[in-house]
Amino acid sequence: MSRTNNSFFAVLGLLMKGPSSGYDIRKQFNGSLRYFWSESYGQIYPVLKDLVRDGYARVEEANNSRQKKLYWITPEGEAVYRRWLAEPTNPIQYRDELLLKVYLGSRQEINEIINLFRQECNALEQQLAVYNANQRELEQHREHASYPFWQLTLGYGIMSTETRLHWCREAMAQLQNLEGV
Amino acid sequence: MSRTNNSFFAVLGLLMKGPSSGYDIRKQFNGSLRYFWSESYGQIYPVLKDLVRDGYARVEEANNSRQKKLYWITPEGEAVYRRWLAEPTNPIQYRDELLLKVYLGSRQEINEIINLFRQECNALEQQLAVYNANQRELEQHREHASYPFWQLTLGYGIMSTETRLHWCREAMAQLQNLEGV
DNA sequence: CGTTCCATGTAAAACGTTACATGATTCT
DNA sequence: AGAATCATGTAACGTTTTACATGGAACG
Repeated sequence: MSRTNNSFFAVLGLLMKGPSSGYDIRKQFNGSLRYFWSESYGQIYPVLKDLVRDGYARVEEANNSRQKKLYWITPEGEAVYRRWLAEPTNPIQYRDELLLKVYLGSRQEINEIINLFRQECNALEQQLAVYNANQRELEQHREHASYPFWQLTLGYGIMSTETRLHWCREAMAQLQNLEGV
Repeated sequence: MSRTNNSFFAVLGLLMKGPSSGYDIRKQFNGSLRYFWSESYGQIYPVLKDLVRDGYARVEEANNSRQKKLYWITPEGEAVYRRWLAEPTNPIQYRDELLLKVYLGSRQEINEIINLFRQECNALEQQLAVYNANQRELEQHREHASYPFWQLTLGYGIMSTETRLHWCREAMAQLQNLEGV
C-alpha cells in the first residue's frame, strides 16, 4: 500500500454502506459526493480488483438478469477502513486557479481580473442554487441514519461557497476602486 | 499544449514579474503562493525548458559568480500569458479527506469523527496564526504595486480558514449532541 | 429499430511528487 | 574543515483523467 491511497479507502468506504457494483460506485462519486470527492472508472475498477485480491471485499456475479458484479466488504475490509478513519486526515492541498491569477495580477491587467471575478460570482451563485436544491432533496431523508453526516457536508458546501462569493464581491469592489485612481 | 497546462502558466506568470531561475521559482511556490499553488522541481525545470524551446522565454547564464540560469520572458511569452489570464478559470476540483470521512460516517464511528474535527480545529487555528503573521509581514509592502493583489489572496486564505474553523466547531457540537442521545 | 442507459474494463496520456545525483558557494 | 544553502537536473514512482472498446437491456 502506497503513501495515502485515498482512492482505495474512498471505494472501501462506499462498500461499508452496502454492496455495490463499480457502476454504482461511479454514480455515487458523481452525486452528492462530487463536490469534495470523485473517482473515475480508471480508478474504481482496478481498486475493486485489488480489494478482492487482498481479501477486503468479495465479488458476486448478480444472478438476476444483468451482467453486474456486486462487491461486498469483508470483516478484514471493515477493519482496515476503521483504521483509516481514525487516522488524522492529511491537509487538503488544493490548487486555485483564480487565486493564482489574482496573486500574479498587476494594475495593467485589472480589467481582466475584474472580469474573472464577475464570472466566478455567476458560477458561485449557480452553485448555491444547486446546493439549495440538494438541501430540499436531503430533507426527504431526515430519518436516514446518515442524515446528520450528509447535512454536515452539504452545510460546509453552502458555507464555503457563500464565503467565497462574499469575498469575490468585496474583491471586485476593491479592484474597481483601484481602477478609478 | 495539453488541456489546461496550468503548471506552464504558473511558471510563466512568475516570469512576468521579472527574470528568475528555477530555484527562485521554487522558492516562490514555497512562499506565500504555497497555500493555493505549488510546483515541484520535477515540474519547474521541464517547463522552463519547454518555455525556451517554444520561444516564450530565453535563458541567460548569469555571468556573476554562481552557476545560475536566469530565465526572461519574451514578448511572445507575455502574449500567451495574457491570453491565458483573460480565459475563464476552470472550477476548482479539490478533494477533501475530512469531508469524505464525515460523509461516510455512521453513528458507530461518531467518536472517531469528533476526534478528527478536534484535530482539524487545531490545525486551522495554527494556520490562522501563520496567516496573521503573513498579514503583518505584508503590511511592510503596502507600497508595492502588487500589494492589493497579495492582500486579496491572503484575505481569502483568512476568510476561508475562519469559515472552516467555524464549521468544524459547529459540527463538533452537533455530533456531541447526537452522541448523547 | 435506433437511442439511451446499464455495465465492465483497459491503455495511454497527463499530471505531480519524491528521491536522488551532483557540485559550487557561503557561513561558522 | 564541515555544515548549510544555493543551484540544476532527472528517474522512478504514483496518481488521475480521458478515451476507447465492448456489449446487453430497456424504452419509445
